[in-house]
Amino acid sequence: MPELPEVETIVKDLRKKIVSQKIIDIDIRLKKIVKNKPDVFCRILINKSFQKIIRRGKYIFFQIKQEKKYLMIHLRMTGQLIYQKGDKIIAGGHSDRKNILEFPNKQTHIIFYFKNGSRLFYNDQRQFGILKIINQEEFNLIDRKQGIEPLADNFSLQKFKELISRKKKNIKAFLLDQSLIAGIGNIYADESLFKAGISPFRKTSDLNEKEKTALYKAVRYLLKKALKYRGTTFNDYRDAYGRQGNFLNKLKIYGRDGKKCFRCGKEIKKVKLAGRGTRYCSYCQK
DNA sequence: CTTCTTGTTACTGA
DNA sequence: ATCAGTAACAAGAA
Repeated sequence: MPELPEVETIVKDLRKKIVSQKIIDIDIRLKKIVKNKPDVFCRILINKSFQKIIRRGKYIFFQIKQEKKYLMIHLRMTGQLIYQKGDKIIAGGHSDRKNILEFPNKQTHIIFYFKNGSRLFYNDQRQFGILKIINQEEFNLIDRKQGIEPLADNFSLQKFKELISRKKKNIKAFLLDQSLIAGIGNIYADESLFKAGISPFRKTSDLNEKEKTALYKAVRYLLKKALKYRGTTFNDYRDAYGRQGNFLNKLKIYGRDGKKCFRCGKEIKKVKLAGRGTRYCSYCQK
């Protein structure tokens, strides 16, 4: 599940590799991923380059040079953007055979070919991701609908308290709401609540000042740390080089239902909340 | 075979 | 207006 740390990792990698590289061809193998007509999509991008790559929440925007347009990509659950230069067809670098990825494979739905011989593969097991060429207006619309960037300098404790105090909704739903805070998904929502010692069943309006502060700190701490570790590979996530993230074994609660809580030793429970699987420790989270 | 998984949107009903 | 819950999307794992 690419959330903010995973998307940011990919964006940082791609900035180094494909900015200013001329696109010479595009292979659309699965049409439904691309939300423009294929010929329009190709006509706009071929013989152009990207001058800037922007992340906003879980969205990626590739600004097309000398056009007031962007290539927008959302990876949803299982989308991957993997860059390979030259003739290389193997990514990964792991000795473990299972982790070696060869491209294109049956999950490769779009391929961008660059003039320098490098390629960018869009892979997506569940095929829910989106690629779309959008104009400035559409960009602005999506930008406006996204909430505050949780790692931005201007996201102060004060602002978090204002935001959370305005709402009367379940705390887990609050954290997952992209129009309030952009970029948190199921993994970092559960991890943040565990770190802050807050039960996922609580309401935003019921949290006291101390709890709000703890949650603010937990969110920032976890997103920063996960970014430092280049994200969490639970199943499908890979960085732009096809490598796994290194945050999986730092997780304290996500995916650990049925196992013992690292803090108190009691069994971690799982419920469905805000439409999502939610793991929590009933002893450590009140 | 069924059930579960996830991000987002759309929809219903309270 | 605000919020909770669910279906839908797809394919694979258990």
